[in-house]
Amino acid sequence: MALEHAILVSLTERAGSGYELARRFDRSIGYFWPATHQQIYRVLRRMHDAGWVRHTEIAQDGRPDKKVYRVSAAGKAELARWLAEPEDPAVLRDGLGVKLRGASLGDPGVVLTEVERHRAEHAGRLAVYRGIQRRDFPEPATLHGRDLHQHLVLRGGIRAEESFVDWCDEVIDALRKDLS
Amino acid sequence: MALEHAILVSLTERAGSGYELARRFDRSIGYFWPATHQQIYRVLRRMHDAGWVRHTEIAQDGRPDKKVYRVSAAGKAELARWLAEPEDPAVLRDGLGVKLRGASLGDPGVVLTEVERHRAEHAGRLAVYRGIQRRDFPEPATLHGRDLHQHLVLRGGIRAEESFVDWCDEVIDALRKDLS
DNA sequence: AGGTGCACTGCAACGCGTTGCATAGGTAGC
DNA sequence: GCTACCTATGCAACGCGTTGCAGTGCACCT
Repeated sequence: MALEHAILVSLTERAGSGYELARRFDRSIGYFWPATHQQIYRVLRRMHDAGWVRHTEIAQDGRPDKKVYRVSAAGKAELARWLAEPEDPAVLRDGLGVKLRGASLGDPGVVLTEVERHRAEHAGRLAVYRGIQRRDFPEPATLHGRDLHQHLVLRGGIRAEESFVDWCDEVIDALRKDLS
Repeated sequence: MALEHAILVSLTERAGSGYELARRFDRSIGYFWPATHQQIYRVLRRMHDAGWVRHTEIAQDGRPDKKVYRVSAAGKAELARWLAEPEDPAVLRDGLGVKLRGASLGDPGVVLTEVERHRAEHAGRLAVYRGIQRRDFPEPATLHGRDLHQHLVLRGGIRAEESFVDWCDEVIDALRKDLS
């Protein structure tokens, strides 16, 4: 998996400029593959050199010109190739786990506060995802094709955040009991 | 969060060589912060230069010499400092989500197979974690301090893998229905 | 009049993570 | 006897991700 392919997916759905792509990554697709505008500009250039995308310069008044990118036939072929290729399952990677594991080497009370903070952050994300679900997928049972796939991805985000929040609650509860 | 701190936690629990650390990262702590021996050797050197660890060379017969590392006072101070510092909540990052989102741009049947493969991988990890739980923490209710923290981290891994497997089942079910 | 924020592109530098390779003796299986 | 894997350390190179910075012009608030 590379950022290239996430961009190809997003650009195939809708053409757009680097800036617009960065905004999209801040919402939807970036919930599962975050990227900054720097990465996106750099990769778009590379993809252009490889012939996977084409751009048309669009002059705007009151705003800087923008380059709207579109996926070429070669880009579509590359996307199909990548989709058929096996992908390495992702690994967990969360510094909070390391902190918790080392809690007794510092102040466990501070680590407890930290877990509470993370819980709040993840609960916030969960609320955002649920909001999107209510707004964009009010009737999940009727979905097919692309809409179904998008909804399933969102479901993945919801499940991951739910389970993280539940874990935080378990940790908070256990740490409080241990500290008292 | 940096690899330095994960190593400090591991080395404080028990001194060890770079190679031994790499083995530990393959098990326990690496389930939440993976690292290869290359990273570990490189970072150990940096930590040594910074005075966070000291090593003693140990000659062995039939085997290469090894350097056993120990955390210095400065290293313990750095660990305490980092533990008290707030940590950015981790973000989800899984190429499978991108693939699912783009499934209709390729062959959705192949993506379904891919989800089944990932499910098997995560179910395997889950089984490993549950095995560790049964073996090392048969009576979770009695735990305190360091053991409690370790068990809670393991619980996090179990919850994450459980929820991922459940999500895969939801996706597999939905994709099958949509394809038939 | 000044500050902040948004839209839009981009460069430069650094560090983390990955991959391939090298060395070297010991053990185990075919 | 050959292959393969384990212990043990390390170099070199590449690419991805992050951070800081730069420039331009409009809109909005104070």
